Amino acid sequence: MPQNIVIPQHRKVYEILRSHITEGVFHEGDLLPSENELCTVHKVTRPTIRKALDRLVNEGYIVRHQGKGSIVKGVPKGVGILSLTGTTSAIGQDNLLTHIVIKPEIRNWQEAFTFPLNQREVESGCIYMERLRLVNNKPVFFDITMIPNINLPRFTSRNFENKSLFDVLRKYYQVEVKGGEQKLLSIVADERLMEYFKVGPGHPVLQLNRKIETNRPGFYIYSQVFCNTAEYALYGIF
Amino acid sequence: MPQNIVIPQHRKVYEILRSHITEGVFHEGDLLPSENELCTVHKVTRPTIRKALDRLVNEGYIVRHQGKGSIVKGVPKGVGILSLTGTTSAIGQDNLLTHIVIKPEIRNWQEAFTFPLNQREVESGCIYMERLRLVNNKPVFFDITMIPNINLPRFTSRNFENKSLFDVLRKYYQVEVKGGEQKLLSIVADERLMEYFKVGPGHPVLQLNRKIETNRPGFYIYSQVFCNTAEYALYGIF
DNA sequence: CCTTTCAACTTGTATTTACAAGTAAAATAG
DNA sequence: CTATTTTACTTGTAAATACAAGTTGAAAGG
Repeated sequence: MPQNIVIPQHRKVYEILRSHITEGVFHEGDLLPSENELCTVHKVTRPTIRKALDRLVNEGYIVRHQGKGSIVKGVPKGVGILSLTGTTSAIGQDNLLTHIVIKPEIRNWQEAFTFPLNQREVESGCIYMERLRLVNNKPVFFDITMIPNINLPRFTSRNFENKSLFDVLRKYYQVEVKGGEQKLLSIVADERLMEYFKVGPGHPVLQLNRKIETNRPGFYIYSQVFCNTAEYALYGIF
Repeated sequence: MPQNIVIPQHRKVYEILRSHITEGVFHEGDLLPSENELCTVHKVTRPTIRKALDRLVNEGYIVRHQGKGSIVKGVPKGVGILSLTGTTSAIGQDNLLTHIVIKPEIRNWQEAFTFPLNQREVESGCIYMERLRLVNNKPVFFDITMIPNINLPRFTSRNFENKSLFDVLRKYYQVEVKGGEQKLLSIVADERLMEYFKVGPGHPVLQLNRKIETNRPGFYIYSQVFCNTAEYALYGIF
């Protein structure tokens, strides 16, 4: 049963321009080719090009100025998914080290943090894992991830040491993050967090409960993140 | 010198539909009139209608389904600008009360929270205001807003008791929020926050520093929000 | 009565055409 | 040389048209 998916022209153009920005063909501040130039290059008409550019604007890759052109803004840092920043300067991913506390295992669940589950999710059970993230060898994040065990063959035997969880889901299971909701609160560290973060009693910790939507209808990823923001604040764009 | 601003048709349609959703003409799950119906009602063509609907989709007011129609999703809770949710159930805006601690006044500034300012911003000075937000008569938010004093006639004399700051900026000054960046951290309440939130020492508080982009190039709004998340967590979608 | 087919909707994609409005650099007038 | 105007670009808005593709309910068939 071949998928036989037809990808619209405006999406193709979007993907090409997007990859050109993320892969460094265009740099911050560069002027994109004009809309008419893009028309001739990609053999489509202006509304089609403009639809692709509209999406790039929405996602923060470019800005447009009437009379001037489309200016590359760079690769958006967050898009809702928070990344971290130091108080001094930006931190490359190189300094981020992941330690797996509990390897992915099948568990029963009744709810996912504060989010209610539907019957299908409860019956399927979940894949549970805990990770501790170190920035410059200091523990900053502790996160718990719960994924409904639905149509994810051999998931628990995969290696997550270096790969991002979302990269694995996208590459091997065609699961893509489309959006989600999150609740943020400030708490004081309990004993477990005091141990993980190596902090004393009364230390404030940021807690995130997230329900992440995917392109699979009804398939959500749940995650709970604790963050020691004493040195590194959570950073996000929107 | 009359401003003589021409508002595009697609924007007018967007504003109308948006207000109809926010003001309860359409409810969650309702089907919007079809694109062709909207064409005849607003006397424009389909591309114009579609542009308005595109924006509503992007902002999360509606979802569209090919063959079915446009379905109202409701008023987006977050869109980057976090709103709050109770631990028990959703809270209507009715229960939100705003108390103005410091009315908008002109001040000098050198930096905006952790964000650096450019020379033009420093020279212009800022409009400074402090507000305390109460949910069910309990203080939950304390926020400081700093806006560069550039081309905002009569701003300090406006009444913000009931209106949202951003509504005023959009309606009277054509300033629209386009995005921004934020830093989140968890702190313990200082004396001022202990007093405002009526909490004891060592109480954890969520702190947000935000730099908000607008459609005016180079015009940013800076805000610092403190949130007592003991009862109400910050809630956002992405 | 149930299933299949079809017709009448819906939104999605794409082209063509036209003009408005902002920008910047070249051409022109002083 | 300088200030102004013009010109040639850029993106922004809008219409008219066409067909593709998904959904739904009514009509036709068994």
